[in-house]
Amino acid sequence: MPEGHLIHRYAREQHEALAGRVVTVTSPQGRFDARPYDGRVVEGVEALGKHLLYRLEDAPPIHVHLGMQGLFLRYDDPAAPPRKGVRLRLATGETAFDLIAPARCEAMDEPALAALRTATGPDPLRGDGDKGEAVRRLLATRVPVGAAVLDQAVWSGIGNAWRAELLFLTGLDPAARDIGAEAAGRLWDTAVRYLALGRDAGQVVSDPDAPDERWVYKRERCRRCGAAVRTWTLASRTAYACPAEQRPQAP
DNA sequence: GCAATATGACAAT
DNA sequence: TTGTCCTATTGCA
Repeated sequence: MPEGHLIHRYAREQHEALAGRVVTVTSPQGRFDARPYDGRVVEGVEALGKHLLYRLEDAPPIHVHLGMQGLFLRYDDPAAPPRKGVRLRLATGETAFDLIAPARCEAMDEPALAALRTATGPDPLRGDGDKGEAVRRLLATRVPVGAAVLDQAVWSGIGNAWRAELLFLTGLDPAARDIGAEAAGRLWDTAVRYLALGRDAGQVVSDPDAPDERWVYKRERCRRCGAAVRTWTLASRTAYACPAEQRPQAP
């Protein structure tokens, strides 16, 4: 379920295991040219929204996007044979990370990387994610808030599950427009807090007392009040909302 | 065993 | 708005 919290979790885990080390880089599947990277030192692994960026010494950055189905497997025995379809393996003497089914795995030059950073909105899980800028960008859109938060140029890292749960937690209807700076700020603060919980837990957490439960996402009834959850398509994804507790904000 | 489904983002129409 | 990509997982027969 690769939304931003898992991307950051992967980045943290892989940075700890790989940074400063020489890595063996291969593409068992053969669809990535690993030669420029094999045997080099990893300088760092970074998350930017739903993107992962790998910096290796004297080589262009590697850009990975997991898309809908991508995932990593970790082996504590780097001699473990990769399963079929592994696009990229990064291995030290102690650990191997296998990338499976990514939407993107490619070398990226600096201009493209700069363009990616420009096109990516504030990330609630990055220290450089600025609240004022986040509020400004959200208010600058004229689309419903449930569409704005999925737009990675507005805020980055939010996916469909987080959209449903964060808007519930903030009491905002996904269809609401012009929610105002106060509500936008509360939504950002909620994202910062809960995505960090999700990153540390490895899953979407919208109730710290019940980390496996959701309030409205993929539920028939609101977990708080029991009302039938309303579903419709918003920004090409299924939106979920409690009709009793999430209302358009008063002007 | 097989079909349906998925937390995403594109390009093409 | 629809189609395409990528693969694992889930649920049903």
